[in-house]
Amino acid sequence: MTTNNIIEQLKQKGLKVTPQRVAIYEAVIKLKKHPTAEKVIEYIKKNHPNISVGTVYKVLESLVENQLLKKVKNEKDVMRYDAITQHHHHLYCTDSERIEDFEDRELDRMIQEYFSRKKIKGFKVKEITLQITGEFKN
Amino acid sequence: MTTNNIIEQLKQKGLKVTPQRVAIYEAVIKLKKHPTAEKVIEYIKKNHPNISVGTVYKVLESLVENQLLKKVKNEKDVMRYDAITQHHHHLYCTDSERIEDFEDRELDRMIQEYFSRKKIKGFKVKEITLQITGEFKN
DNA sequence: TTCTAAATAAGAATTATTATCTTTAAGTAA
DNA sequence: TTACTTAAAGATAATAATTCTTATTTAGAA
Repeated sequence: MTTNNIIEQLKQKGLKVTPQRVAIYEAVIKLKKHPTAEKVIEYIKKNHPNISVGTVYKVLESLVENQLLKKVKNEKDVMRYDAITQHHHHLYCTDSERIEDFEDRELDRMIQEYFSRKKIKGFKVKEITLQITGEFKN
Repeated sequence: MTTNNIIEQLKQKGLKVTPQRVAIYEAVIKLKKHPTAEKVIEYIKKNHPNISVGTVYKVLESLVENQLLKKVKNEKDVMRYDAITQHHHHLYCTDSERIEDFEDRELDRMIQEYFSRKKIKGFKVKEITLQITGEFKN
């Protein structure tokens, strides 16, 4: 995603385009691997040495609210952020903090088909994400 | 689950049977709805007014290590705990902090079958849990 | 160019959780 | 039953992540 693209997206959401917002959004996209707020701060400080920690948290939060980012979390660590692209699942490593994306349209179709056939009583499903835990082989 | 049952389980895991451990384990089971450490403390204080916060955290942690409890977390709140029964998924409410269990053996079988057929490259799957987000219809 | 609301910076405050250190008590064996 | 050993509990300090507050700055509209 280009910087112009990022600016365009912020505008579309009615967010003021500030250098901080652009940098933070760009950082999450560039860093991939679901960075924590801390990783984002570390990365951004290179070009924006004076950026405030609170700003990073606030901007991340507002990008999530505006559906430009998503939060990801497993049971053992702090909040992480993920750029919204296509719907995907997450592979969590049992032995480390590693998290990877996993996309599988066929799987999605199968699950979607399953739940359109078999409703959950008293619950309206909006989204299903698989938390796949296991081990990365080397 | 009876108190004797709880005591038996602690013994089986080689954990000393203390009133605090029994109370904490019992609380998570009784409270259902995936209580936070705070909820557990609140509940336990009724019968154990002098229990220490650190103890609750420590005991919860050791019950998780000994696979008597599981941690559950979604993207918007603090750690929650869940008694281990059968394998199950979670229904997360988009509008509140509510989390419910969801069991479906047929679904599990279907997913298991899918992944035994279609491997994930470089990853050995151990467990798959669905994070189903949506709305509870009162 | 000026104006105004919204955003940022700085740092204090809060919250959840963990660590430390002393005291207590569970389980074992005499 | 009693005494012993060691793990567990209690109290509280420390830490880490995140949120809040207030003054200052700036993006975008007029």
